[in-house]
Amino acid sequence: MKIATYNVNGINGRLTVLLRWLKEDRPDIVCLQELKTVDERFPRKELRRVGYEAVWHGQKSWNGVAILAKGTLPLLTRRGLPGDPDDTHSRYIEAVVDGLLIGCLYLPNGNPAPGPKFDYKLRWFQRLQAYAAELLELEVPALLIGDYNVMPTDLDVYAPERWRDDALFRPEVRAAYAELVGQGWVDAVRHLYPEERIYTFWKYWRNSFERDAGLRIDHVLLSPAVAPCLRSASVRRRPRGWEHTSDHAPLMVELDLPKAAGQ
DNA sequence: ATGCCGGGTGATACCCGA
Repeated sequence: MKIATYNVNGINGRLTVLLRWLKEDRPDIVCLQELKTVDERFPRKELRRVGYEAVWHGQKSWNGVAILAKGTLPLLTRRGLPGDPDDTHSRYIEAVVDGLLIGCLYLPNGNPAPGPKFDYKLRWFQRLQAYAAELLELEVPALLIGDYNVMPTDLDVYAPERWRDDALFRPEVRAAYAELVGQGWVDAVRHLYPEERIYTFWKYWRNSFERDAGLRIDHVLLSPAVAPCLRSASVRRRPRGWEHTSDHAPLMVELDLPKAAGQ
């Protein structure tokens, strides 16, 4: 079972890239972020043509998340993160696929910090922590996957000193991520590669990708019920080198699930 | 070593992302 997360940076503008990558890697489940489109313009037909069913939560111009599943319709369990009825951003969608509870999230960027956007980011993180704790209590195989907009440690930044005051790296945000993981979640990439520099994002300018001046901000967190099934994790760097591509690369994990999972 | 690049909106300059 291959599960991936990919911040596409505009699903319609990057559809060629997305479809090409889906054909190459054939993930079973995909969490997408930054759709940047209203629900009506989600490319359902084009995805179906290459074998994927989908649920999505769009928004005009910004944000937007979706879950794709190969050959099966994800069973939608939630649209929007609980805890604030006034939150209008489309940043969370959740579905069950093959007995796995998949939470797909796009955590706020939070810049500039300090400021109202940074406050929103911290509040959103608190809501995520509260909800993640509820998921753990269910003791089901669950995954919280997406663009967290957090580099958890110095190892996750090409030049930590330059990012100290950034909203993606401030101590409050790293502490929030550590606290979330501390609930009992397993950061798939760090678990398998405790000391390697692994990035999922590179800026468009200054040849960041070619210089490998990147950040690790996309993460796959596994609940204790599914963590023992983790077999591999890898950043799919190839699509990042294509024309008109996203500034993120897909991150993919492979699970070796027992046949009885979810039944 | 900085939104320097890049998309969306809607019409041209600003908002947003990281």
